[in-house]
Amino acid sequence: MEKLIYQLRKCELFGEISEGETESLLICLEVSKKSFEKKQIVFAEGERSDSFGIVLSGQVQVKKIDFYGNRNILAMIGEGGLFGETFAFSKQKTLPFSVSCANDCEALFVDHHKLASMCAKACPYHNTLILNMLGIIADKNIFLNERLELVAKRTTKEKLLAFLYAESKRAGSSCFAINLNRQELADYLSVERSAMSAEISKLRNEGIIKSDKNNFCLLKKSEPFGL
Amino acid sequence: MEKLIYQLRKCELFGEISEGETESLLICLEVSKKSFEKKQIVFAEGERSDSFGIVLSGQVQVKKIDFYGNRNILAMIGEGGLFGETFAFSKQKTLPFSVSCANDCEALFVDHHKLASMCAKACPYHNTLILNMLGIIADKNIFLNERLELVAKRTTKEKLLAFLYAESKRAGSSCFAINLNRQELADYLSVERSAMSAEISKLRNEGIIKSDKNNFCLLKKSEPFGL
DNA sequence: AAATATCTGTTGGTTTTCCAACAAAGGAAG
DNA sequence: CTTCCTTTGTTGGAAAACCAACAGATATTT
Repeated sequence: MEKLIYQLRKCELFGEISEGETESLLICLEVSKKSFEKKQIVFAEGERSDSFGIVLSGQVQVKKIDFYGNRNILAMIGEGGLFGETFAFSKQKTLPFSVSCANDCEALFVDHHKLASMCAKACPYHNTLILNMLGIIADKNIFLNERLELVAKRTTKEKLLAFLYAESKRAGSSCFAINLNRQELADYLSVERSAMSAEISKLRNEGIIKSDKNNFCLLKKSEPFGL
Repeated sequence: MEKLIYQLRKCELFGEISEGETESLLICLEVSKKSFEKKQIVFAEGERSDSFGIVLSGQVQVKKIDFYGNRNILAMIGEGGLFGETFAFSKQKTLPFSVSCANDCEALFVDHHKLASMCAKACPYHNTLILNMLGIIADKNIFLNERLELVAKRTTKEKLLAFLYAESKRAGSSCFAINLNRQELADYLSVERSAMSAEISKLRNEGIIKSDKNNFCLLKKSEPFGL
């Protein structure tokens, strides 16, 4: 329990709630913790789930394979992140995507009926919990907007540069490592792997980036890279 | 006021709240109503807004022009729909897109501080209002996921068919009209207009669809059209 | 009604992506 | 170390998208 509370400090859902209060909330919510191995499926597409998950360790990927066989990586969720939470508060209850583990990971599952029914009780933290959830979903909304903007770009080059620029910004440095392999990156950008590899080489030859395996450096920092 | 209450019946935000209660809420929230002409800008990109909008009549479009000059239409919001609401509950406060009118329209503006600060008061409808907002944002989240899936498709044909199929489903009929002109549709699908026009002709010649101006019919209903 | 502006479909030429195949590099397992 | 498997980069041909330009249709203005 100690460890769990510690892990949850990264989770916004329990923001503004003390550790002691969090502990009693967890009991009240009857949460359950599960461990998964790399590549294991947490939620399968089309499944109906009564609970959403919180990543405690490792990283999960939200994926969808479309009719034409193209795999799309919709999001990567790291420690403290939520997945499947949208369906706790929407009418739609079947998952339109699958969630699987990028590496060995642990997740905490919360039944959303419990979370919602808490509203009826006069629980002192309930209000904070709901507002936190609102903030999380709102932020995910913004993330999806940015994601949409990225995928809407017309060429592989534009997508790559926009992605690298965003990663650089996130890392706070012009040099950074990414945690996707080439195929995953292609699926994230919705482009073809080999063409993307070729484009990376081209950008390197043109002196726009430096790259070695999963390490990238953006040169020519003055350029806005489309952002 | 009568009319306003009537118009708001389509708005989920006031779901489960009686008309009388809605009326007092509106006063409490100090909402303001504004009218706009076709093509007029409601929110400009980069703006900081303290309020979100509810479409009372007409339709607004959420757009973004990227670095390369491509216009992307992110969403169309009809009567009863909300726009800019995400920023009421997120840390990010500047709008990453602009909102403009597809035709003459009216919108109601709600200051999100007022909505949030109501939480402090013991207002009887506040809880319902917040949960409604949660549902709306969650649904928008799902919409964005679907949108992402659409834009991630690789070819103009796939995008078109997915779009038409979704519209058909929404209309509840294999024949339906769309409220976007060709350029707008292209911007919505993130493709090039002329290529898209050509693709529409091709689909028509192949007997997959029937189309005349903004009216479309999906033939060959047995095909899943990638969905 | 005439003139003007906007929207739509069509068509070449160019660029880019997609696809399939393969070879080199790296890791994991025996 | 060797073998097997996965990942990555490269390349050439096919397909598709992009772009610009234009003409016919439709809408709007004068």
